[in-house]
Amino acid sequence: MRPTIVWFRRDLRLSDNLALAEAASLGKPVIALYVYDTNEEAHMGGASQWWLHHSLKALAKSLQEKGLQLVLRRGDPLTIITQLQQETNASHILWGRLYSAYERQLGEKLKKHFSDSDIITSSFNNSLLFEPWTVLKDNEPYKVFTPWWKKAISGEIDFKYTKAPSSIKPYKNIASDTLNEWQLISPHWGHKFDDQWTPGEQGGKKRFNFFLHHLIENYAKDRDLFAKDGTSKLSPHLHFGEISPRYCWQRVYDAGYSLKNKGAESFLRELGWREYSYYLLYHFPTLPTENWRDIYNNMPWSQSKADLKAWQTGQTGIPLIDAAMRALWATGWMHNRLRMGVGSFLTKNLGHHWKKGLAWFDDTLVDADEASNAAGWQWIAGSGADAAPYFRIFNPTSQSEKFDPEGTYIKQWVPELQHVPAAYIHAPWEHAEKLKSYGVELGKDYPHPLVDLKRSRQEALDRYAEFVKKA
DNA sequence: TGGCTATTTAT
DNA sequence: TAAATAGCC
Repeated sequence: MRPTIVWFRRDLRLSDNLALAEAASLGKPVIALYVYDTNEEAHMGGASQWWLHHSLKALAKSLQEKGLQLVLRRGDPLTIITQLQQETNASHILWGRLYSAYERQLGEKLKKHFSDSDIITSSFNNSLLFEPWTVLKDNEPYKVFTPWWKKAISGEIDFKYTKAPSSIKPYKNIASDTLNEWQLISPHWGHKFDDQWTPGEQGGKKRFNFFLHHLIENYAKDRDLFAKDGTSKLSPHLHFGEISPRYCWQRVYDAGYSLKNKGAESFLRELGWREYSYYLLYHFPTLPTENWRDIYNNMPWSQSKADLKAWQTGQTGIPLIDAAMRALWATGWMHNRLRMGVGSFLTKNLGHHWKKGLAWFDDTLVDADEASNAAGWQWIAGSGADAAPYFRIFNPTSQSEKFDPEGTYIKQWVPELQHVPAAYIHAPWEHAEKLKSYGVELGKDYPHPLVDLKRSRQEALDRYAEFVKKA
């Protein structure tokens, strides 16, 4: 019997995987394929590659339990899928729907390639709640989150997720690479995440259950407190498709919550922000590379390599910024509010182009996501889809005082300051003399601030205002 | 999903 | 006189 090829991409799971469910329902032997895309994934950052390695390992294991082999191939996806189809005479090629310009192109090419044959190619929505083309205003995409969100959730919401297929007919053994030969894990620092995360569908569900039972109730407040484990931390699981947003949504409702609960609403809204990033990427395919608002196209940006390095390594002399950047390097993850904070600092106070920040996040985040990363950086740089544009500039000192009042988070990641009292820790440069009695000499034990916050803020406002005026 | 500052309002 | 609000960037 002719087999079905299921091409896994960012849907590395068995349940709520519509492509896999469809394959199982056809009753034909199934080939589970993962292609390491050398056009694209070779540029993935080390943290994401680490995650991908473990996620594939977990997927292979889950498939194994169903008697299926995960076929690993490396190269250009279209070439590989075409070859595999010829090798096996497959009758169906099914995959999770793709939303970036490159991915959509892959899907279209694949469909076109087989359009004159009897081979059925079909894509499924495995990663979003809403299809981006279904939520429009006067046939145009929404340009601001809140009206889009209101519209999106105003319709009928039926996010039932599908259970993992109970039985899938396996196809006979076919040649596969081994995961180890792909060498996704850097020998130098690749194991630093081993004890911090559990990639894979089971790890994602476990974290979700923890979130649902312990965190969702107070999520609206706790998610901003940096020292607390108050966020869902589901971003890498969602990015690699180890759990789906539909699954999250339905489980929240099954547990008796809804958009009417504060914590649940806040969480579902965050799923909404992820969703809106994909929405923007779909409607504006150049989002990762071009200013969404083009009025800033000719703005001059800082070329200071030293400033960029200080930001990347957490040596700016602004405790909250340094804590966040060091935490990112050590854990592969950062709070959303801190992503906004360090992004605001880099693009506004230091005057660096958002692409510099985006590139660093791509390199270091375990959840590095083309849609969320691009939408987020453009949003904070003021060139993105936002009702309030350039003048949204975060003050790291007041953010620190508001959301880490005791300085616990700062002390965790900036141990130089561990004996400094809360009153001085948020803006140590204002208390240089007093710090000495707590073992900190500025410029020696901890850097002087890279910039004056007030002045660099004003300079950013002036810089941006000039280009708004010109437009 | 900001912040600053002047102004008004509640004690 | 502190807290809430408005208007601006």
